[in-house]
Amino acid sequence: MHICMDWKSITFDWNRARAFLVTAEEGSLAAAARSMGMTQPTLGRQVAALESEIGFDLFTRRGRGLELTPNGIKLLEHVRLMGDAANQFSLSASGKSDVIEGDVSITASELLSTFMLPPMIKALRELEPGIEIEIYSTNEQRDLNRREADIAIRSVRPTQPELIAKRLCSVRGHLYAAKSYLQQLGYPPSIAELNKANFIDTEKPGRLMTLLNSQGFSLTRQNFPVISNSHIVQWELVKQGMAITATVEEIGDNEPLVERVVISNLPLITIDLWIVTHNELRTNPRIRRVFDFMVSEFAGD
Amino acid sequence: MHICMDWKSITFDWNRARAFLVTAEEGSLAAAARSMGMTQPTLGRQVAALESEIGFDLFTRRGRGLELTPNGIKLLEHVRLMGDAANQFSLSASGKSDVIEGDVSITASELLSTFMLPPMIKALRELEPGIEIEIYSTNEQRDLNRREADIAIRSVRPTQPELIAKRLCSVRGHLYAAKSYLQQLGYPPSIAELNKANFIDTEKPGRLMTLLNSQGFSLTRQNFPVISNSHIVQWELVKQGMAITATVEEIGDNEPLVERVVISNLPLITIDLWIVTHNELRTNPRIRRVFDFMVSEFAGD
DNA sequence: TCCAATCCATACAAATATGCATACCTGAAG
DNA sequence: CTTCAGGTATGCATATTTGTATGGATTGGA
Repeated sequence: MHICMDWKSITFDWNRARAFLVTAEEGSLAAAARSMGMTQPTLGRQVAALESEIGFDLFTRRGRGLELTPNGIKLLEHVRLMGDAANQFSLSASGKSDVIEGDVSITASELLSTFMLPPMIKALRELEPGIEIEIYSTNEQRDLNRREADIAIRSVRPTQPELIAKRLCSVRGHLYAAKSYLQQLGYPPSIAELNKANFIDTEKPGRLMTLLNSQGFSLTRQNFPVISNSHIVQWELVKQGMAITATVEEIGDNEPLVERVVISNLPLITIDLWIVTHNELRTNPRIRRVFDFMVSEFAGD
Repeated sequence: MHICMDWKSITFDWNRARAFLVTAEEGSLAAAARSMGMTQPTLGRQVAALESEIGFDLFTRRGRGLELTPNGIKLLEHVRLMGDAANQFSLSASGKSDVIEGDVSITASELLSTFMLPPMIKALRELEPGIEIEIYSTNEQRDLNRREADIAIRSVRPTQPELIAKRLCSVRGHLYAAKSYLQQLGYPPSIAELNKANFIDTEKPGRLMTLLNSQGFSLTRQNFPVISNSHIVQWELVKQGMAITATVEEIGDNEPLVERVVISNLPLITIDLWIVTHNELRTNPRIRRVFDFMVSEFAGD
């Protein structure tokens, strides 16, 4: 501790540094403004004020967006560190609040978000009306460290040590097809008939092809005439008898238009579901409440 | 890089975190306000707003000052990291400015500040009227990492790798006393007579006593009846014939009221002077200008 | 016990920052 | 060449923040 501590270097406007950080990361003032819930002129003036304060430009103004100057690139490293610390501050702070009201955001795959979460959230809201839930439905893995969500439900156990994960349950997956499509193929279809069928995955040489071929199929890219990044779209296509796909029992068995394509006594695949949250959120009562509730709901399956 | 980056945890008001940091470090809103050049109500409201935002108290209000809550202590770690990053940002930023106008702050010991810097600064200002100089006269070592000064002149080489140091010159130190006092002791005084004289240092069992005893003196605490933390005060006492002290030739030889107390042909002590600045400031043109000027001035001695 | 010093909270005026509407610029596509 | 989409800069009314002045509270010492 200093006798007379001097704060010359940190008495600049930290919000201007924040504006610089987000603008640099987002690539334009307008995009930064959108993602922060502010307006473009505000951010523009904050960045301009910072540039004026430090005496040189951080961006070169171009018709389309901004471009970092070499100096801006150097300084960006430092505001990134500020941002990381701010992030940790925010995470830690919300873990120490003892109110059980407020937002909790959950991210899960499209299928989980669409078919499994809604009834659970409904039950939770009846128990805890003070907790508001935000569902990020996405097949991308969101970054809990950046607090893009408070809770994630994933099919892989995260490796980062700052995240805590709990295994929810195992779900069994099978091949499903519309009844109409099965009758078209031959009922029940033989492996030879299935090898001529259409399948759906997110990519052409996808994981489903590899999996099925390891189970005795001999599929090629020709068997995947339609792909979609959205599992919901995939499922709609399956329901309409356009193709076959793999999905979990909880979804496939509850859809009267489709039925299992049985190729063996065993499930095609078994997936472990994990619920994940940030270490710092462990002590946040409302996130804890949602976390524990989700664990108990899935355990009931 | 994320597809859709989310800034939920970063969009809080960073200036409130800054207010929290400085208030916690300084111990009170009033002290924090003083050291930041703001007012106490402003900081009080910023801290209160932050507490309201995160939902719990950071400080317990007490009659005299504030006291961190346990939660506040935890969160302080994170805002400290923000502050460190802000500090680095600021240092790096001023290193990249290419204007040669503005403030440069120099810290040096009281004696150097008083007797050696003024003529040098005068010469510098004539060459570079755009550069304004701020002299921190203190015997404490200021923290260049926190930018309590841009340039320091010290008698020890700093060890931190992020600082750059250059040896200015060696200065020779001798014992000096007022002529009147020497006549009182006996002229020239013998070692036995000097052993009964009064000396001045900053502490009672100080370094000067150790040094002189290693050179044949036999002094005790009784020989240091007056101490002062200020070398200026010490020097005034010496000039008025109250005691003997050690100082450098440049000061002692230029003062007609005093003369050297010669105890050997060699100087009593030889001190290396170093000029130090922060790595990041190496490329700041105006600080560079002052740095180089000081080097050349001292080399002329 | 009283006083002085120090600090925090609040009312109100002034200064500052923000948002909205809009003009302007640039690059890509028809 | 024109249009259009996406972005940046600016004027102006409004909101918010800040500083000043002041009152209230607590501590430490005469």
